[in-house]
Amino acid sequence: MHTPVDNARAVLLCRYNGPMNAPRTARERARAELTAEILAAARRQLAEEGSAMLSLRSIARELGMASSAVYRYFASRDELLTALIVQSYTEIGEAAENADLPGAAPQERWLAVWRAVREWALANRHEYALIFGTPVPGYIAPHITIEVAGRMPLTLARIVADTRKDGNLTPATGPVCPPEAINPDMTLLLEGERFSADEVARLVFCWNRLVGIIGYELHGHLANVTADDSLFFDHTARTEGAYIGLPFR
Amino acid sequence: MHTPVDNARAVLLCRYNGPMNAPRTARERARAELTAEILAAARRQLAEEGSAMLSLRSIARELGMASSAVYRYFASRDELLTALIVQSYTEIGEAAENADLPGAAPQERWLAVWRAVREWALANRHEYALIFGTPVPGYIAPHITIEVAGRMPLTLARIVADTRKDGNLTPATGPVCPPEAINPDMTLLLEGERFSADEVARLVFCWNRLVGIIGYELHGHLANVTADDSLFFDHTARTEGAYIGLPFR
DNA sequence: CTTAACAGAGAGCGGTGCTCTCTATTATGA
DNA sequence: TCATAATAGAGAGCACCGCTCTCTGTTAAG
Repeated sequence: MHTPVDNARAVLLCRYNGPMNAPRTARERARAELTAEILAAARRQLAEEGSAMLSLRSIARELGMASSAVYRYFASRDELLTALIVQSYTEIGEAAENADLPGAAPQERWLAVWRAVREWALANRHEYALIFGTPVPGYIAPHITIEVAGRMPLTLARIVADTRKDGNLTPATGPVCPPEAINPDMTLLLEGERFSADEVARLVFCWNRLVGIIGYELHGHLANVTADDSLFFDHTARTEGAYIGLPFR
Repeated sequence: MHTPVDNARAVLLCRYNGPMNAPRTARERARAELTAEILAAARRQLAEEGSAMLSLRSIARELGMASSAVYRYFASRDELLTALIVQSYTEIGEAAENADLPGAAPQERWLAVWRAVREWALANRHEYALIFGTPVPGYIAPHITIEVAGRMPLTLARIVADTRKDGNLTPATGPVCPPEAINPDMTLLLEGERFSADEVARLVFCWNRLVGIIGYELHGHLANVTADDSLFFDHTARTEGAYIGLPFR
């Protein structure tokens, strides 16, 4: 028996983790298609109007079906939002991963990933707000979102790990994070790569800066401060790269 | 003739900029009181349930009046939110200013202000989300919000300016911001104090970090990373303080 | 071929922001 | 003092929203 939850999950996994066992009956095929159509309409509404303006009823109208019928596919608005969140996390993660060129110099890799994330954010500002904005009160992020949320941060961590492996990581400057502040489990972010508490803290700062400075730009907090947002963003990337020990400058 | 806008503004100014010309007629007094009561009820609902759950109708119910009557005082839900935004910006600005002790050592001042902002945020998380979270699509921040939004950032800038005036500012390390990236108007943040483009950029980074790292903590992004949030926050404050040139360590 | 699962439609519930009209009250100026 | 104008509140109503329930027709499975 299919529940809406299962189906949404199936569509997502199918779209992002390769095809599952293909639907065999006509009904299953129609179900998968309609689920995808609903998700596509939702994504369009999200992109154009933002998550606050996204309603199941207008999606139903757009697809020419009764609003109650949509609930056969997504059990609630929250579940539809979850699907969009997973989709967005996956896309931004892929953007980061695809921008990374493991053979290149660490500075180039770092800058390329930062720029790719910003590009995605500028092209998908409502999606960006959905995943990095204020969480809706009462909304609990399902486990599946936590899994996909890590791809972008881990791409940055990988660059640092590779640089250190090549012996090109500059010794840390500035205050060192007290080890008690960091959860020891976090020192194993990547397989076979151990990070010190201070390195974890520095990585957190980098993620925080990347997310935060893009948020500042998107929300207009930089409007009267910067004269050239791209230039300022590159400077931000370089600053954080230097901070974590990449051979910038 | 009073419009709801004028009255909301009057209440705000009265509450935060000292009493205006006192209401003279009984009607004017009743109006000012009811406006304040509505605002108080709204603040309570905001604090308890978050901005998404705030509705004019439930406020009207709570105060025992018809929902349409509330519109005599606030022309729309957005306007009520604006009043709450102004209130929150003012409170966080006052928290920052009151924590600052202009006579003390710059490191102590810096840390005290950072901690005060965090304390306010932890005690008023929905208010914090309202002013630093994702802006509502379509919502245009009125000019009055922009005025009060600057108090907290300027408190930090003042510490830096004072430190430099005393000759205790450490020379900058790390990449220098290209001047073309920064709006020249921003080099005059405080009266009589000029900042270089690089200093403005560093200040922006500090504001961005303060807002961002508290957001990370409030939204649970640090949950599995940090073991001691207060300790980690202090480390954050010190790191940014050292970055901008305060004599930390 | 029977039976169970499923998909869709439609009505309905309680909620929202907001508008409009109507009435009662208050303030003001001749 | 009194007519007039401004104001406050109530209530009905509009168009939405998320979500549930029931009913009907269709598809798949045993």
